[in-house]
Amino acid sequence: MRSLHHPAAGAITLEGVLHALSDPARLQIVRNLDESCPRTCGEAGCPSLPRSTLSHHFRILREAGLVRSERDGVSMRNTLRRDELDKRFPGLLTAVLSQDCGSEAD
Amino acid sequence: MRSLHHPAAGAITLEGVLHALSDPARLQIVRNLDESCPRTCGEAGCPSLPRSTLSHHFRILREAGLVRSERDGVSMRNTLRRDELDKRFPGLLTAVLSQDCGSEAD
DNA sequence: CCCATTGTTCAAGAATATTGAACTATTGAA
DNA sequence: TTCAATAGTTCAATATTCTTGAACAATGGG
Repeated sequence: MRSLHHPAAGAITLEGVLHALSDPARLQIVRNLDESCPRTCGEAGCPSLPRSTLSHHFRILREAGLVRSERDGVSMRNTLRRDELDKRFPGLLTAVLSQDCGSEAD
Repeated sequence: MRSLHHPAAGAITLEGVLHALSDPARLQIVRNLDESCPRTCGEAGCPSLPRSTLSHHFRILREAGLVRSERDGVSMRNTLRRDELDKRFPGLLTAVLSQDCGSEAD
């Protein structure tokens, strides 16, 4: 396995972050990581998704700079790059994650 | 031309908004609409894009609930649905649009 | 009515997403 | 060390979405 790619904080793009967060599964993963990191991919909170799909989603999150993945024995330890993201895009992650993602109301 | 579809404020989804904003051209369009609405598609601020591509991007923005498009003579008047979005997702649009979208720094 | 202007729709190729199957890395046991 | 189990990744095939030239539709002026 070649080492997984993590962009430097300064190389994280707004479009990349928004795209990473624009998928329901990935948004769920980020929400879960935000309240109880670190997690393995299996504990991501998407039990119905195949492993290959989950791996794909984690790659998007990783390459967008949202998540850092480190090997921990047989599994991976995934953590939200909260501090770096807050510094790069102040208030963005908080604004997104604080939204009520449930059903619409009005 | 069948009438263009605009979702009700309550039907706007977070994923849809984030996806709409995750494209550089669309983010640019929204930034421009935010500081000087209304605009025609031609005045969107993406002079290098073909008309069909622009039309596609405006459709994404429209169906995500970000933009309202109304015919005004021979052209369209596009406006940001600021108030509705701020009510549906408080602080979200401000957080996204206030980010420095230029080159990275650290 | 004819035509210029502004967008939309269509269609074909390009790019990205989904997922089963095969493969890799690590750990523990025999 | 060798074998097996576990956790993810990579590959390959299909499906969905994106891009854009060309054709079409709607409006307004002469």
